[in-house]
Amino acid sequence: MAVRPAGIVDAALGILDAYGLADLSMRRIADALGVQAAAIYWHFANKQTLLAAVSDAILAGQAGWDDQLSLEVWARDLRGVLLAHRDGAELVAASLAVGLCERIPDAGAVAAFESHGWQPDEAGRAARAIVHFILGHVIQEQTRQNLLAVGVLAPPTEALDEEGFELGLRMLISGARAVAAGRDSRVDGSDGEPDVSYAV
Amino acid sequence: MAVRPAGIVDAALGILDAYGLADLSMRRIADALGVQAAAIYWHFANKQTLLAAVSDAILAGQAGWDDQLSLEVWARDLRGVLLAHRDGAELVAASLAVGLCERIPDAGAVAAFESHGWQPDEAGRAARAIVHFILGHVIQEQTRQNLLAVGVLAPPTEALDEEGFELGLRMLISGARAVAAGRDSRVDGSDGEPDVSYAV
DNA sequence: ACCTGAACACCGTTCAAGT
DNA sequence: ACCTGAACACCGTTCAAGT
Repeated sequence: MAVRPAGIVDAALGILDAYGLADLSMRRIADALGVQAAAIYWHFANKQTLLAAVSDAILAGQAGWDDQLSLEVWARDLRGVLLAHRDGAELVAASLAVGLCERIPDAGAVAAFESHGWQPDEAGRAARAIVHFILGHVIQEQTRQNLLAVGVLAPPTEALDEEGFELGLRMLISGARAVAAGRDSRVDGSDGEPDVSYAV
Repeated sequence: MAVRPAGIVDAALGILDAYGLADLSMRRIADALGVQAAAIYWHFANKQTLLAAVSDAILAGQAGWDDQLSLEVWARDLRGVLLAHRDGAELVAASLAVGLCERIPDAGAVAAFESHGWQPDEAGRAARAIVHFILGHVIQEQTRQNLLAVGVLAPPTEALDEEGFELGLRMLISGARAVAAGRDSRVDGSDGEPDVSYAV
């Protein structure tokens, strides 16, 4: 009968989808399992650690990295994975910030940049920039979904914003190409003038 | 003697800077004012509304938009304003998400894009992409600052990440130029092939 | 090993009643 | 008009004690 960590994570995911992050309390999770809240502390050190495990479960839906994949497909997949669970982006962002996640969503983007010749440091920074955008954008979308569900925001306002996502993505990715091109032209020993001006 | 809304916001900012967002409770704010927690509800409908007012106070430090300003200067100013108060980015992000802020930090960037000929819709989307990146990046920096202060993260890890910020900013801004260039070349009636490929 | 019962120190919010 | 006192319905977490 023993409650297992995986079962606790599943119960938490169920409550998340049904009631949202604000109602995801230790007592509610325990109730869903037919157990006392204190029992969860035998399996998880604290709520943050449990939430990190839930984040990992959400990110487990991410497609594995593949050299064939484009950065855009990878980014759209991450957005989809976050959208698949209510408040998914906010939960993952919080867990990521405190650094308790095992799965790092950046990994695929880092590999993509490195496979195009970026140094590890810069690849990490570029990947994180994209992840920040995706998390922020999806948090906005899911907040709107919640407000629509409660009725404080009324149609025809749409929660999802595909165009906004695609534009931000295009900016980041073609911007990355410009940055790389500027760096290469300098390394190649051209005129020394960067061929990319950063003023908009 | 009456406690005034501005005084409540000031007290909240003081507690935010001294103890962080997690300790910013209605009871603590009331204590700092020598008043009961319930008294605050005469001046603010609820905690969210008060936090939105605090966010507005933080964003009041933003430099006004000026045609002379570059997008980069504007973005660095926003980062500075958020960094000026403990957990400033997280607080502003939360208030912005629920849509209770009076001040919208995007405004300057929207004006910048529009002054370069962008349509209002696209200018808004591009500006929001940049704001999402800035908020996400600064939240990460301030989370690190908190972890360093508590000692769970140890030096030589640095909380601030200027390089990461500058790279992300460069990607977004030169990416915006590329997007605009691609759109113009299409409008101009060139070969119809976009001159910007989106694969990295 | 795994869970309960009960407590501790908090929360946001409401509302009658005071001044 | 503005605030208090007291309550309501919650939190996360700890820990002795049970099985």
